[in-house]
Amino acid sequence: MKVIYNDGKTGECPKEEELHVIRHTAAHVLAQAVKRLYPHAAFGYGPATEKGFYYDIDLGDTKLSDSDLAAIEQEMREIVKANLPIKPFILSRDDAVKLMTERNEPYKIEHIRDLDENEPLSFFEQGEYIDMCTGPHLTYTKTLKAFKITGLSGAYWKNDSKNKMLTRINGTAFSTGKELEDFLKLQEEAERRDHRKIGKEMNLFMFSDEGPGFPFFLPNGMIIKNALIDYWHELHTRSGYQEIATPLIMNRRLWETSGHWDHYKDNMYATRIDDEDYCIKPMNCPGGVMVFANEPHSYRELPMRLAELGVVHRHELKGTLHGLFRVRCFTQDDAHIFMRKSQITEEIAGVIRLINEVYTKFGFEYALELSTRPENSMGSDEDWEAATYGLKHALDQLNLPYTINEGDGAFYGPKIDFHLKDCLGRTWQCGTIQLDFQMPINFDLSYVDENDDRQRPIMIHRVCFGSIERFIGILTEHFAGRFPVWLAPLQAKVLLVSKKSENYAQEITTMLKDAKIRCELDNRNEKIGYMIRQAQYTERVPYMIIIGEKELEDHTVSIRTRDSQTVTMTPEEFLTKIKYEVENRV
RNA sequence: GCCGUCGUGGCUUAGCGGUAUAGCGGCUGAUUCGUAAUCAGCAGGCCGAGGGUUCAAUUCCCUCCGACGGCUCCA
Repeated sequence: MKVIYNDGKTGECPKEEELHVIRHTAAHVLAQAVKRLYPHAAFGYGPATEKGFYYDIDLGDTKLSDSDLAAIEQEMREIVKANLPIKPFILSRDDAVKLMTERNEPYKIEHIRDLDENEPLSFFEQGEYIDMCTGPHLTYTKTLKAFKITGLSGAYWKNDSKNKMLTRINGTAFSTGKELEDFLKLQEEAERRDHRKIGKEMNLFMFSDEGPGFPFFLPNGMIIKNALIDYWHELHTRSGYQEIATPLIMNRRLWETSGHWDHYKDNMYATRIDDEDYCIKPMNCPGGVMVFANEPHSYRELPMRLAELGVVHRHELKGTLHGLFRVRCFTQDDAHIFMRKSQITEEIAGVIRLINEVYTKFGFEYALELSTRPENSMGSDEDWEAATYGLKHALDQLNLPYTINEGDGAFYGPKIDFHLKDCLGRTWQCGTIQLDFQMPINFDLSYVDENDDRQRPIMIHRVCFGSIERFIGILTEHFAGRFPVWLAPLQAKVLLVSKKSENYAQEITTMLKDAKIRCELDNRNEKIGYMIRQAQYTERVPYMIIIGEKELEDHTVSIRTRDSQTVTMTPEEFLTKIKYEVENRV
């Protein structure tokens, strides 16, 4: 693909950069179209992104709505059709400011002032439109073949909520129409898998206006949640964790000691009891710390791994709530590990292995991210350095690749985040491991070492699922509601062809129920196709057991799976198969 | 919290200044019918809440609540 660079030279663009160039050019064409339709528009940033491109625009008092987008897209097509050449030029800083002043582009001027004095200021023009940009770009507008405006939203100038909100127009672009279509199909597939929709269809959970962001688990959802928790208990017992439960509400004093009152107050719910301030816990760590501090400890007890399925409440901004993905109340599969300095690497490695095992179970791939000290944090530089080194060292020892996210750690320590990837290639932050030197200091924790000296333990905070609610949301979308047998709310459904074989169907149902298989009998006077429709596509039952006269005669069962395959076997064979799958969580 | 859109029976939805459609689901009856919808009947809605304009508001205006798409933030 031929592109033009800001020095005026044209050349072949590396394959992996093509999409970026196309989308960047699309952003310019979008801006040009907007400027034609709204001459008073002033432009902020208009970059290419992972999914497409956008342009942030100040439209003054003009309010755009979705219905305006068609006209903008149409104008973009005109610009493409006109096949304008795209030409770069370079200006000195002063001339650049002058040009942008003439063209009423205050945001561009601010942008210029943000740039390094020595940075060359390049511009690209196509027809009457000029934009400051490093390029490269397509050579002619006609080479922009496949694009689409996808939406409209507000966005803060420079992504800072203190700044003015601009209008963001989103779009996407590809090198071919086929790729654009595939992308849109994938979007549709994501919509079909939306856990809010599937959750409603399968009766997994609900929300009420009386508690926005506070999920209700329905009986079916509770089965999934409990199945996950059973699995979690097994893993943690095996891995040397002890389980605790700590109070949901504790005195404000505790939160002042932990640092939450100073660093996390805005997200905390508070209440008054007997004329004193209490807080509803947004995190479980202070509870875990108090359990540790309950009695003196010897170095022989370390590492001490205290696990807690803790229900936390956080006052998230209402605009951020999103199904089970972003709620105000959730269950963390938390654990706090108290240990000696020398145990850091091994403990972190152990946690990583555990989390890896969980994600592998569900077929998720994941990426690791190391987040360092944020601005609003507590503790000494030395401790932060030591903690950050501890995490890095563990990752390096295990030879795991990771990226660094500067300044994104928790207020008490740096963290390793697990970003898992679902079957549609989307990533979700779930597991996290945080190394904390602060909390033990704040609560003056200690243990006695082999020389009878008091030593300060170090803490790990960690979760595997992250939030069980969010994890269930992710599983729902990943499996499109077709949960593996061990998680499925209903594991088998007996579908009766006609009343003639009802006794046999009842017999099969009872056999499965006695074996603790979640099973129901559908003996309604309906056609078999009708019952399959509901069982397979709404309830998403892993196994439909069709019982008619044929099965009664042969003493068999016809097993239909969710991919519409049917096999016949004896009831005993089926029981063995399904029991194996449930017990081994396949 | 901010920008935009939206809010009609369990779900999906039609409609519009004169108190409201239809399908699915539910119930009842008939049908006993082998792998994605058998037929008929019935029930079910203070059209998100409050206020305003009007002879009259589900429909127009305002406020609030909630949802959705983004932004900021995050498990």
